[in-house]
Amino acid sequence: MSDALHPRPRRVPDKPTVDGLEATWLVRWDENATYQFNRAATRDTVYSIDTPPPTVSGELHIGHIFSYTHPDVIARFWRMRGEDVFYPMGWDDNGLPTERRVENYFGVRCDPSLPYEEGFTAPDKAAAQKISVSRKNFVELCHFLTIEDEKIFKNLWRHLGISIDWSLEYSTISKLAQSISQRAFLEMLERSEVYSTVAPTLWDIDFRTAVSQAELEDRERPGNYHRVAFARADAEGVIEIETTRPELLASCVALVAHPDDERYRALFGTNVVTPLFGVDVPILAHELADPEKGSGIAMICTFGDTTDVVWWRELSLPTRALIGRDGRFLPVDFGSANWPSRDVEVATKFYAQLEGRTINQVRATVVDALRESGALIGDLRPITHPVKFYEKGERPLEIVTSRQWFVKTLEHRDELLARGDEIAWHPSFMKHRYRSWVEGLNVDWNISRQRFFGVPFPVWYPTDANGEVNFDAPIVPALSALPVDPSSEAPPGFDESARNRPNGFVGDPDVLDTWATSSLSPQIAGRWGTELFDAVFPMDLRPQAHEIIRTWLFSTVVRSHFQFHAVPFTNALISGWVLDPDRKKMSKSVGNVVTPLPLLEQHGADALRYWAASGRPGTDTAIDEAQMKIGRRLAIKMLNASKFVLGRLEGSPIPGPSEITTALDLDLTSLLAQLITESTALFEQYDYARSLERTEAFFWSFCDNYVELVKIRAYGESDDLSTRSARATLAVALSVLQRLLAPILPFVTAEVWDWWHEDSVHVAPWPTIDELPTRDVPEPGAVYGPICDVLEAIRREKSTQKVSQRAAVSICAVSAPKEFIAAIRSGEVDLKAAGGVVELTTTEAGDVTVVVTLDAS
RNA sequence: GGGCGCUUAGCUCAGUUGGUUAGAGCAGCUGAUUUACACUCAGCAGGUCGGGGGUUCGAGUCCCUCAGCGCCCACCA
Repeated sequence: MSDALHPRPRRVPDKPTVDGLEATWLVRWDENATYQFNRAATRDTVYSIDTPPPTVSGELHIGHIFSYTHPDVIARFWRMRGEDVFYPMGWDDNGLPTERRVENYFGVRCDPSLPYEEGFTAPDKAAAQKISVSRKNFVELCHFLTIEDEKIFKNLWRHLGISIDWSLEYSTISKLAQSISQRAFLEMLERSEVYSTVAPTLWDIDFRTAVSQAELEDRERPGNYHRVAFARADAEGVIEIETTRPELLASCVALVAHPDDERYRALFGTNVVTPLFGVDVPILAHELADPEKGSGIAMICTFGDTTDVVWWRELSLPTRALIGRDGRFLPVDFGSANWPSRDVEVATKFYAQLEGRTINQVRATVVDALRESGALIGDLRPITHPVKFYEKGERPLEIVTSRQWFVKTLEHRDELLARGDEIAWHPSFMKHRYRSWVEGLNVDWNISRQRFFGVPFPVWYPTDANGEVNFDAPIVPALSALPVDPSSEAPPGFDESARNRPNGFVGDPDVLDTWATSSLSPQIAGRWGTELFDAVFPMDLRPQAHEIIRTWLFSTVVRSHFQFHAVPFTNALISGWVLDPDRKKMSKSVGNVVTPLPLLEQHGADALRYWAASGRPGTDTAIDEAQMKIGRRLAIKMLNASKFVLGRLEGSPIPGPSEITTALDLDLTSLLAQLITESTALFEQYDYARSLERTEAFFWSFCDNYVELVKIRAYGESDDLSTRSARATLAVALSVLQRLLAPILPFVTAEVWDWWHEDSVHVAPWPTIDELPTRDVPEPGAVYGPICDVLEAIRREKSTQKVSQRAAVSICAVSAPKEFIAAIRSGEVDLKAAGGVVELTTTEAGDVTVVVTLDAS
């Protein structure tokens, strides 16, 4: 223990309080740049964290406190271990959530066909009817609102004492992020890891954009089985199918049954005729047809669900698209080769009632017509079945054919699975979620979104003399020109006047999926292309919630695998959910979302962090104000205990560890060594919760037992050896405990450490056993334990007799084994002082018995 | 349909490779009282460890099985 580590106590307040600590320390940390990353650091000394950039368009909720405390605790640990901790903060502000928030907040909607309006200001209050604005105006509003939202989020993070280096702040819509996102895309294009194609795609008809498999969500919805009869084309009789989507009848391209299904085997290769529309379709065989479902033979439409897409692809069926990008029914030409109706006039006339209508409207009309025609057999059979939704959407997804960019994830599935094994998962079982997701991938990752507030695809396409677009030969910008916006900038070699003209170009109108940019968070935070990146990549830690394993975590692995042939991070720390006090998942629709600021105000940051840190990795944790109160109590206890101990150390230099000579004191330091070793190992394993539990228990025992035992002795003359031993022990124990708790309770530990040190506890060295007297102790606690046992017996007797704990004990008679007696004899002075014992007698015996005789007077 | 996790005191949770009478905090109850702390201190009480079966000298801990809760994944006509 050096003098530098434990200088003389100073400025210990008379009445310490946790109130006001946050305001004080937030300012001091800023002034002293306590958490500043060392830009000169190299990879071998860096501990880097790939902080999750939260979606700022959402509400702040208690989950933010919970899940951001965990990596901060880890960051603080490694910083004290002497690592150069790279702990940036990003905001995920691009994408649909922001657009939706802007639409609702300002009462606007984006219409890309409108011209830009200079000096446009949004109305103060959102009108009932949304105002249409140009794309540029819309994007400006998005920028404006995200900046405001980010201030609110930043305030919470700061208030919580998250030890971020704010000079490393980034946002996913920034020029920097756009450049990196576009560069990464272009490099993938160069390596043929992405491709664009026209394909059936999951489509949200409200947001009018494609979505990816990762953004899908099943929701149980009521539906009906409709039994529909198809007349056989060249024979008598009908084939009955069951469908939940009769509105798609006009898009039917085949019926399908299992190849082994005896009922239909003879029919394979023959045709049936669709009711109402009179189109001949074949009966085909495919393994995916389930004989158990419905009538065992299904109607294939283009497209009712993803199984239809599989059948369509594998059976090489034609495409008869019905549903448009807005969810309304498209025009259809029943006379055409693609739609050969036996009775064009009837089909066309009927379809006229459907064109331009919504799905629900068409369903009602078709069902009525089927019933009238006799093709609808029996009653509808109500069912509840899972329907695919966009996770942020309100109506079921449709499948719409459109041109999209895809990342080739499927053909690299095995490599991606192997990358998952390279990551250390905390807790380890979370790896299963990654594995089952990757194993279940069935389409490539669609990264195009037909939206506005995002990173544009940095490509243009040439047009030929007829104005036809050649999508196979995209024109790309120079990397030095990034970021580019192809919708407002011309490609190299062209003038803006050639836009949308024959022998000219068109800009790609789409933006990248928001995950296609946030999956580059290590590159963005680490400023890919600069020396900084080499110092921080691959990241040491990816902290995140489990529900985004399939999105953020997976997509980051994909990007890193393709770009660097490496994992993007070596550890994944997965946090659980915060549940409401009744252990229900919090959700906006249930209305049980808890906002963090009132709790933060009421209990204090350290208290909320204590609650958060008691939630183990991956474990869902209920909001528990009682737990927050305990955290606050611990912080207050730390203030008072520090004040008391430092009070005992005032007046003369603090003795060093070599002066710890008393048996009890040496034993306490042995226990302390055990605590340090254990706590350090736990932190290294990301088990901050268990470390907290052990340290907390030790701290309370230290206060209630050890400090009580030695408080008299520590008062002695400063040249007395046993006094010096007690003071040295108190000092080293307090120092260690303050530091072990610093990652969890940064405010109160900063305060108490400051009472006797020049530098911040948060850059102080993590405690090691080298600070303690060097001893090899077979059984730590061999002295402290027995002494506490006897002390407890004395306290019990006083409690039973309902007298003050200060009451005197005339005789304390202990009979116990030899070692036990030796232990308490070695601490006799302290035991007598703490217990008010006049006389201690000891007898050797097999069992431990303590007889306490209170002083009758 | 496949997979993962959880089930221990009224509540929230520990219980590390199986080892003596199962732990903590909170709540409850009984007390103490003013030289660190009432946001205190001491003490007491409270559990057949979800059910059943098995392995073992010994099971909260390992195996099988069942049940409940939660979650992830799945081609759900």
